[in-house]
Amino acid sequence: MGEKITTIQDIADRLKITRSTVSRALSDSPRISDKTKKKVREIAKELNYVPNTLASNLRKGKSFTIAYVVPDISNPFFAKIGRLIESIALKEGYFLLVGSTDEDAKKEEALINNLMNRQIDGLVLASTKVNSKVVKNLVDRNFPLILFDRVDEKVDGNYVLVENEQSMQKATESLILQGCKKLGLLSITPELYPLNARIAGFKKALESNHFEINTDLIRKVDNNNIKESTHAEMAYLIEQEVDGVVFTNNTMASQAIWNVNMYYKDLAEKLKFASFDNLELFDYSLPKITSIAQPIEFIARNIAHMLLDLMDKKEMQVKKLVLEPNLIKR
Amino acid sequence: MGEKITTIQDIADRLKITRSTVSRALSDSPRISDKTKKKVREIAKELNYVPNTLASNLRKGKSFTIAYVVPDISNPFFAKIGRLIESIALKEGYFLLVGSTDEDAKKEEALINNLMNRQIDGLVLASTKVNSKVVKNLVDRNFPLILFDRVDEKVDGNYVLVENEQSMQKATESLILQGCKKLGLLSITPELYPLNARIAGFKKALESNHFEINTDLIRKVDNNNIKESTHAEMAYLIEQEVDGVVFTNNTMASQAIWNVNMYYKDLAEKLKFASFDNLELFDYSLPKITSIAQPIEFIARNIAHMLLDLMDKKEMQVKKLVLEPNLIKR
DNA sequence: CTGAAAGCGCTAACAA
DNA sequence: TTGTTAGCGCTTTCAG
Repeated sequence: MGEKITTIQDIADRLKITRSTVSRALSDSPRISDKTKKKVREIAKELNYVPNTLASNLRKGKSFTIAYVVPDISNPFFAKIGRLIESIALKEGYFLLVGSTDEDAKKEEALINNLMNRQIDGLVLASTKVNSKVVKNLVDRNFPLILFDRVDEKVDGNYVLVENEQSMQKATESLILQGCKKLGLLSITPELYPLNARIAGFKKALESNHFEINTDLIRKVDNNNIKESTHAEMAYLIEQEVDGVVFTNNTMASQAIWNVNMYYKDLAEKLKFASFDNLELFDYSLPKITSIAQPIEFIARNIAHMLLDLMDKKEMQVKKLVLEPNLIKR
Repeated sequence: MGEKITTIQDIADRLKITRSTVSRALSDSPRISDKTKKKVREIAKELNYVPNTLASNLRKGKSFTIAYVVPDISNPFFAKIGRLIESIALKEGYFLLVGSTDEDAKKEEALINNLMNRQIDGLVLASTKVNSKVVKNLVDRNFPLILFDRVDEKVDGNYVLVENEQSMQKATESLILQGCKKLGLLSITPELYPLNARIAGFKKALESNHFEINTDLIRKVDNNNIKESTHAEMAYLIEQEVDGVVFTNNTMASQAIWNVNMYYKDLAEKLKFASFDNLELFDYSLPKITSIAQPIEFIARNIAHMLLDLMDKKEMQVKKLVLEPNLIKR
């Protein structure tokens, strides 16, 4: 409670040397004698010295912090990627500050501004709003930024993403090949990239197989209430007697699997699903589900290394990485 | 690139006033005239002023940051809780710094020290090592700290946890009531709390039902390789012809479900499972699984509010909260 | 090898 | 209502 906090000055006083010497000794500068270093370390330990990184960072003009801003950090996809970035970054001395935007552009903007005030050194962002002003501004200022997941290929700036449209087209076609005659689709924020690209892929599959595109079967799920909304929309599609359903991400797909198992058990063998993103449970769950697996580790590693390079200023040239996801037919 | 960073001084110079006035104007101090505030804000915008929170925090002796240190931030349980704490904390102006320890006590210690250097204002910790020196030290110094999940009830300090032993006993007994005659158990780090308490509950259930305790059926899963290890141990238990398996957390349980569905499909209806933690998929997956659901939102809310109170010094008295989990029989 | 001095950008007592 | 002044704790040139 009433403990005095030890500073570098206290150590200096004790040894009758100056702050600068102590500072150098603690950072193991080659210009300091081993004897001094030893003494400094001893006294530091004795006084329970805790370096104040805030002060050091202010002086250095760097916070050794990177921010990870995504719609929802507890979504397995974002959680896994965050975890991997965290561990790579930590090895280089960077900590990860996380922020969830809840798919809310206003919140995202406020969050980013707040983080910039905190002098973050880099930002990894799955933006809710492609081409937002805040992001453009960062790109223009050449701020170390890696976009992912929610990016349009044409966007300025550095990004890592997976191909959306063709993959979804292939996944949908695989349902058609399995004999589906009437397909529905569920998506959150269908107007936003990359969800809209996935929907475009779905439509292309229908077109090239001469299915009629019934927009009534392309359903929007409320992202503030994914669970209930998915169930309502599934009920609707089932009423319309679809024999296959496509989902634009894993959240809705896993909800729908739950839904079918709980309320439409008899349809579990008949319905065919396809979804962007993969989950382990898709290997055995019913309805059978074809999925598009994003190479999570590869994405995370690339994001982390690209960002570290940018912060090191090793690379100032724009880097765009588009990965091919893996179609898992089931 | 070659842009000069605007400071509060630049704004002051422009308006021929002092830094302090600008500082006060920007923080909307009542002692400043509206006219001045307005002008300051205008110039701030014009010069693209970005406040430097690092400097302000240094001055205030507070970082407005709390750390969330857990074994693995991508584990759904920790991810969800982190997400909830993050949003509550943000409302009070605190950001969340995350760190995963990989169940490695050394890593955890280094991480915590590192975070303390960063002048975090509070820490939420699911420690790998109950009663470690670092944690004791924080408790002694009255540092705002909330322990959870990995805590022994007798530990000093503030914590939120769920009852482990009895819950696991009940879950195990429900398998026995369903007719299981030979039960096995899988656990990571079985020597550490709360896993050991869960195992104790398992054993008590056996004892009170006059089952013999065959320690060979209590298997350890390697936490560096949960997937492979779970599969190996499941193979062993199946070879021993168990008719029920108990898991000390959701990671192993979901792996085992996968395993049975992939390799022992014929056993899916016969085997009975029980697990600490609940997952939605348990509602419909096979083998049937009885689970112990932790009240995640309640846990998170309590952690967040307890920590905020501590940081506010509203509460300096030790708070211990033990929650009763919810047994879901299936 | 060590010291002196300046300052990172901001805030807050104390004055006026 | 505004200014003066000091300093948060640390690093780093420039001297010696």
